[in-house]
Amino acid sequence: MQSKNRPVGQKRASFIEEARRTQIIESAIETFSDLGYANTSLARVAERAGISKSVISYHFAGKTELMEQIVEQVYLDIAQFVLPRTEKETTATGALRANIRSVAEYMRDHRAQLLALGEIFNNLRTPEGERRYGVAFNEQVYEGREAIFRRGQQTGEFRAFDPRVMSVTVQSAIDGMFGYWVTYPEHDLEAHADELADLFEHATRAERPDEKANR
Amino acid sequence: MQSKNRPVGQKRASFIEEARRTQIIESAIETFSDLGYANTSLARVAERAGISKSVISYHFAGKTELMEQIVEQVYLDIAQFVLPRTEKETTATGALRANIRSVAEYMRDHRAQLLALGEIFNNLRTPEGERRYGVAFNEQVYEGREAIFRRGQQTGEFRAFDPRVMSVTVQSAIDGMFGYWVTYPEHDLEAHADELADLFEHATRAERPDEKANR
Amino acid sequence: MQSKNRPVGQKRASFIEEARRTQIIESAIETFSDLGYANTSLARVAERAGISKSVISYHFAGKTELMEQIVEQVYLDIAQFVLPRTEKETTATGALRANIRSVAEYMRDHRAQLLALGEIFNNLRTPEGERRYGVAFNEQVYEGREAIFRRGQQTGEFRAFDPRVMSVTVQSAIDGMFGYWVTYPEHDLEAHADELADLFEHATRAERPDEKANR
Amino acid sequence: MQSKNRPVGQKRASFIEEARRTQIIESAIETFSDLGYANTSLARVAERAGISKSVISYHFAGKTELMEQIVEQVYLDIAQFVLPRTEKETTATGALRANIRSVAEYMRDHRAQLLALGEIFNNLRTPEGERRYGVAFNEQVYEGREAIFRRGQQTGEFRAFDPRVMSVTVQSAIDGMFGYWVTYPEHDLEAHADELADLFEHATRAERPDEKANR
DNA sequence: GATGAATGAGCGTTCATTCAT
DNA sequence: TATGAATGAACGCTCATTCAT
Repeated sequence: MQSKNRPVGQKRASFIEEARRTQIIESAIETFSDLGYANTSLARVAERAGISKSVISYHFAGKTELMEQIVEQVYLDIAQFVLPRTEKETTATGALRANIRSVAEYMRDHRAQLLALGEIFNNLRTPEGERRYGVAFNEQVYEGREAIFRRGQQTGEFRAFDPRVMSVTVQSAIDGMFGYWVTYPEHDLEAHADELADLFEHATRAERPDEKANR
Repeated sequence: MQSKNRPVGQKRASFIEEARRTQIIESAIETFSDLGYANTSLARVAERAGISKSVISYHFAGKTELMEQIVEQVYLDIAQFVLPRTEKETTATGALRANIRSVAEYMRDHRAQLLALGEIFNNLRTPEGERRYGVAFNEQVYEGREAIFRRGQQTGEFRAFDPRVMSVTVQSAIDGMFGYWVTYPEHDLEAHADELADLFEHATRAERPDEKANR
Repeated sequence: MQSKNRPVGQKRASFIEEARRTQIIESAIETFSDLGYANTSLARVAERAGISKSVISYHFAGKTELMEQIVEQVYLDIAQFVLPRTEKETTATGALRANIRSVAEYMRDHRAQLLALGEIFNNLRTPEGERRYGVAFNEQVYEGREAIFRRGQQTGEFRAFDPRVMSVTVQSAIDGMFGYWVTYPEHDLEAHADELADLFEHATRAERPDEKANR
Repeated sequence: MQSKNRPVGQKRASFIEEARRTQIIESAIETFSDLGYANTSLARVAERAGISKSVISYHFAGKTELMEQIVEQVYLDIAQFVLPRTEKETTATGALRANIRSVAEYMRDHRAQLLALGEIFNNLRTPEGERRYGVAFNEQVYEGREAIFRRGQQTGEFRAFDPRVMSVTVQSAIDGMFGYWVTYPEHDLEAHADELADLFEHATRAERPDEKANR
């Protein structure tokens, strides 16, 4: 098994090894996406990849490692897409809007990856029975978005609100947008994202003094 | 087998029959909630109920019917709790706030039920592989909430926005609140619900004329 | 699974349950005896019993429990046969001779049982890798025989020797007799047992005073 | 593959070839000794040797040949150690004592080898299901020891007894000593060997005329 | 000489379901 | 009304071996 404990100083995984792992991961993503977590077996993944199922065992320590690799890979991929687009914005409002829109843009071309991620996210558990991933795994994402909110509150761009609740809500709204689009593929993802951006712009922006006074 | 297509004229399910079904459903809810979808087998449910597992097969046509009964029952229960609290509000804003708060209140005392519902919702598939429930199953809920939004928009209470997106987002925000609270049980659910109500109040309310003009 | 955690007060295992367990154990004994430890799979045992292999899983918690049951059952059976025949002897020499001869007699009619016992004894390991049974499991047998030797030494019937070494050696000699007979089935088991009895009689009996003096 | 049927005139196995085979055999011995027959796979042996598992397949025709090589090598090693020490004795009693003691001495420094030997001895089977080694494989050892006994009986040093039974019993006693020491490593191996020598000296020596008469 | 890659066979186990009682 | 007994299918995984490089 090349995937772990590779001796120090040894050449990195061979080309063929990397290609197989990639191929298997892609087949697994499709399988999770199409059949769902409970119906995804190594046999089905192998079938889709056109290989013997023991090939999977050869390249991955087990089903768990395969799933963890999927999560890791998809997560990195999303971050690489979304972060630059978010960070180049100067205003907090702009950053939030860019964040939502770029995630939506990513979704459009990575439906299967995000579906697979969700299946694993929602279902994979440790041997002890606790969720392997879970809301807690989003902590990093929450904190990143919280930073935007705090910044906006300090600059006076945003009203007073609980940044954590807002952050959790934005994430939920994005997840909900994805789920809705998956169910209704003809749904206009871009328009939905814009609506969400408007929604959170209104939800976060500073209130006019006289408004505040009237509350 | 007795659960469906009961011949016309036959007495309704006996007391003992109903008691057994209830007991099994409750054990199943606990099991789904504790162990997750993939680790919930009829054997485990039976073990928790302290009965033989073929008793389950006797009272339910199969695992699928058991899960469908859970969904139906929990759904009804939520609706019975939430709808009256929502409908007694007169303003759209009030209705939305009451909606969010009452769901949160329900959550607090029905953690296991909602967890089990989520497990089944996210994972149960038809024999053909499509999701048995899914976003589409929420259609009723969406429409109910959309009605509130449209009313608010007609009365001028709300600004112009896409009622469907807003409805999906409210639902997502509520689901996200639940997931967050499940992960962090010490999290203040009531405060979160109030924050959400504020959030959507800001997100929906009509803009002042001069604001609109400035955009 | 009836085999464990039977609720208190519940009727003991049903007749059919006991019959199945017995049948499976017997098939397993034959399989271990014929094919050896490494070639004995639940599939092979089931095949020999003419049942589906999942029946074994139904009646036993696992392969390990099946093997432990074999050991327990065969052990009890031997003890029930040998102990009475040994204990009715009055002299230590007589007890030793009766012990050896009765074991040999038992062997003759329980070849497969003892072979299976040996396979499991020599190979079964705990999940941590240590032998499940081993020499230490013979402790009881050793102690029983040591008691005979000590008694003989106190009465002056036996010479001075290390009772533990003698006990271990008697057991080894019996095991060796069995192994030899298994390999050469025409070998005269009874004569071998008598030779062993003579051997240990000479090896244990008290030396005459002048012999001792001359050493 | 190189190990057998090397074409005539070809140089003997290269140094590196021999070194690899030796390394693999040693790792295999450790693995059999530590993990037991059933848990010893080529993968585990390779892991311990720090080599790829197909290296084993390259140097040995298969797992079976590897095991046979272990048996052959350990057997030769024991014989080289024990035989000279036994043969230099002039009396039959002395030879027996030397035999037992030298085996015990060998054990002390070759625990793993003897354990591995035992694992293979007890478990390796032909494709037809018969034991590959077994009591019959000891024939040579038995005959060697029988020669000692017959000699002693001819010189009048030993009493009348069945030399084959005595030979089998001596071997069993030695095996038993090893097994006991493996379980209780603090057990005094040398003292045990001396006790055994005494035991068999008493068991074999000629009886005094009056003793015989009294029986 | 050496090995990474692949494979089919078989393993023990869990599963939802059926059926006779 | 209840359940013990049974089962075939499928599961994730390990195995010794083969083969191209």
